[in-house]
Amino acid sequence: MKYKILENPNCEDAYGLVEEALRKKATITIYACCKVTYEGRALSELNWGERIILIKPDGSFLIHQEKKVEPVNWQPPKSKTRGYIQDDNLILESHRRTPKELLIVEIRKVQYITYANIEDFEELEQAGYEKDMGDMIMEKPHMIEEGFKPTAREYSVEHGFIDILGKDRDNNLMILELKARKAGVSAVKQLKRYLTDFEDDDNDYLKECRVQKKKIRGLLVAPSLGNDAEELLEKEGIEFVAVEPPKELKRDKKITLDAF
Amino acid sequence: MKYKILENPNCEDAYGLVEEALRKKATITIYACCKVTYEGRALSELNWGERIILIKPDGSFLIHQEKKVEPVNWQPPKSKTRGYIQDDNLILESHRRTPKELLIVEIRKVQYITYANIEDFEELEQAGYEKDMGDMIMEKPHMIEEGFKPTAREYSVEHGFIDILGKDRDNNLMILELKARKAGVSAVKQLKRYLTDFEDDDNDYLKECRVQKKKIRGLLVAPSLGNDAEELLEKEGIEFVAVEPPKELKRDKKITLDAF
DNA sequence: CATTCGATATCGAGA
DNA sequence: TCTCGATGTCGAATG
Repeated sequence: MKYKILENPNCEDAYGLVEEALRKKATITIYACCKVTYEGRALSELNWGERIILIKPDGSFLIHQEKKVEPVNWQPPKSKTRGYIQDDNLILESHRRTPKELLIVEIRKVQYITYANIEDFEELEQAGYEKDMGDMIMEKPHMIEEGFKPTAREYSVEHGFIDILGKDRDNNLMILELKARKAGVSAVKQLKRYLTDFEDDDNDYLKECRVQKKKIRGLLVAPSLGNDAEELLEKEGIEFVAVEPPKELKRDKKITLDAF
Repeated sequence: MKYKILENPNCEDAYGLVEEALRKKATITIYACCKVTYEGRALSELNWGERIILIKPDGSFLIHQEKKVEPVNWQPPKSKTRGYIQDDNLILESHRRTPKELLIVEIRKVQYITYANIEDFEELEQAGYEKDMGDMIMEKPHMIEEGFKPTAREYSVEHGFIDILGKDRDNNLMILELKARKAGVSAVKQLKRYLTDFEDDDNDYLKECRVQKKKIRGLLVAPSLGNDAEELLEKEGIEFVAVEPPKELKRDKKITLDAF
């Protein structure tokens, strides 16, 4: 990691370091007393105070106060940063075109400014989501019920994509809607829409079902169910199956698999 | 601003600085090669790579990669940070109780670490939101249409809260749904739901309207309208009124008021 | 404490 | 480019 640090620089030296860092596509950190103005999707102003400024090589621009996770002001990736000197203050501007947004930081005093070329080739691995739930159910369909056979995933219908389509032991059609968190009314409604897709349309599945006099079962699969959702669910004749999303990383799976 | 910087510190020195900073409730920045594990609402792992770590005195803990506005991992305010040494690595842990969440950062190599006591007494002033739009319309109802009289704000119905309820010059009921940005299909649907609330329920307003043979008008108030939203809007007989959210800071208002 | 809702939401996927 | 949905959404206001 190549880096540089300047302590208590004057305006010109700080400006020089910023230009150098932008040229080298480095990540910049500035502890400084500044004033911030934003105009774009909204409008904001932050009066003089000490903050931390972070400028990333992808154009992201963050200003952090000493509280909260969220930056007090920011610009998204691909924003263009430029610096200049005005009235012996270092000014940093970050702008983007669509939507038109401009962030202006007036810096009165820089405590210290650093830049570094960061090397990071890793991406975050996560688990505990809807997709993982789907993977798990496809692998172990019996956790829905004995005899359940998934036939399709992300099955396209009028109102969107059905998470998992399948058949039960009696060959009834099953429509599964997955939620990784507590399912609300919206999930029940969505499942209801999928069911109507099969009722309304001249769907191949439906024809087959009519001929065989089979049922179409809607199943909401989630770790838990909201009270309001439960009501609607019963009214609509939709079933609920409690399933926790798997909290296991792919890496872990690999290791498990490698062990064999 | 009191601050301290350590370049290329060994594990013990870095640990010492972290402890000192935590004690002094300073804001810490670390450029380091690290590995991150998170377990809580979800589960994640980030393999070895160079990142920026930001620890704030309110307990917020951020890990930034060289891309994106959002931190790759984080902990919210009030989380507890502690550091220790293990296998000649500096380990930083941040945990909170409800929900139970634990973030572990293993640091193999610190490029530099800084801390500073930041002084910032200012809060962000903002304008250009739905709330500002609502305030403005309550103050100047004629901008919706001549003779419009707002009667209630955040009026509770089955499907949520109606932003503004009122009557037109002919005493017809008006339901206003406000959006500070371009309104999409979802906004039209929401307004539709509010309208059905008045149609379905034995609502006092509805009874009054029936007796007086009045209409119920749905108005979507936003700076602009998406194409798809426009279609649905016409189909549902909902009206659209173009209104920009006021982009004026309270500070400016104060100055205007003080001028009198 | 829990719930609800807005946000300069951000971000990624798909059309 | 735009739209849509998920997010460890965050954060504030409210009950």
